[in-house]
Amino acid sequence: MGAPKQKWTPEEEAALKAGVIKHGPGKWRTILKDPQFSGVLYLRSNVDLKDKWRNLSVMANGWGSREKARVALKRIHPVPDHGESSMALEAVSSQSDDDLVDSRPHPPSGGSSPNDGPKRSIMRLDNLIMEAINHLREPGGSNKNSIAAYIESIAAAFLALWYLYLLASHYFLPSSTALLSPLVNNHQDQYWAPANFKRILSAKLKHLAANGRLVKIKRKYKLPGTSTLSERRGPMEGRQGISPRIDREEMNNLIKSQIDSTIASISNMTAQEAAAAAAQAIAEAEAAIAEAEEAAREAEAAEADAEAAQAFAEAALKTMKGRNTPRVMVQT
DNA sequence: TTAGGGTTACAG
DNA sequence: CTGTAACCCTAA
Repeated sequence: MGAPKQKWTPEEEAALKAGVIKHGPGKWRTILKDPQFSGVLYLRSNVDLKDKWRNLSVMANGWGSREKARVALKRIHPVPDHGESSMALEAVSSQSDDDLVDSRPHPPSGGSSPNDGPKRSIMRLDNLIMEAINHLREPGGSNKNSIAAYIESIAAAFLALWYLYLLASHYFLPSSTALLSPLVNNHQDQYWAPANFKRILSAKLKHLAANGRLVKIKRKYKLPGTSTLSERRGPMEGRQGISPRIDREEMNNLIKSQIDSTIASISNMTAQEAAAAAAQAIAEAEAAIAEAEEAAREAEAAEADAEAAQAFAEAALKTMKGRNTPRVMVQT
């Protein structure tokens, strides 16, 4: 009777990963106490979790160190390295014919994107603004705060979704989770700090009004062809119905539950399923990021970051248009 | 409690 | 025998 090594089951591993995703690496005790995971990990100690995580990380390091680091660092750090869209999922592509992969054709950064020229970047926030005004449909137009609230809601949602994408991709790169989650958080805070955003928005609105793309009446903005608007609708409709004003807290809860349920579903995916989902997610995030980077490159210093975030939101918007509800099945 | 170095069990 | 995964020890 020595000490029978107790090998980690896939379930335990999944729970650990999910726990790290939810609480962050290093919060071993917290993960262990979380009722969501305690059922699976009840016979592991916090030290066990730590060690296992270390093993996983080591494994990930040896696995695809080159493409891993790139995905992780690419954003935020506009390194003068723009490899074309080299994605890190070869290991997966062999068998990703499941229902999980959307059938939507999707040009990540391949040839079909005509690279609409510099003008493109100046359009991004504009489009969001148009979208906002159009969606709000307030008689007499919408004021800046309404527009800001709408855009911020959308942006927060998409940032969250982007985050989810990262989670999915991390599933295979545990060691980069520690690196990324703070990045994403900082990203969010930094770019979407209300003050900064309001400033940008004001400038844009002013510019649009001057251009005649918007009509300013009193303190409200409306679209020129106000009477016959096309039947466009907000992207998030049908699943939550984002109200024009949604307070921070509510939004956070929404995001949080979204994350929770997504974690739950991810936890129960098989490797192949998760891989397929991750591949898709990465491709989409890649597309969004690529656009954001392109924008950032041409934007100027002060506005660059905010512009990039705007670009991201817009790109994400576009990307997500085709896919309504993010497939998220809740289960315990 | 955690991070990190070290040790033991086990598979190939 | 060698590498890896689980487990142990200890400073902070």
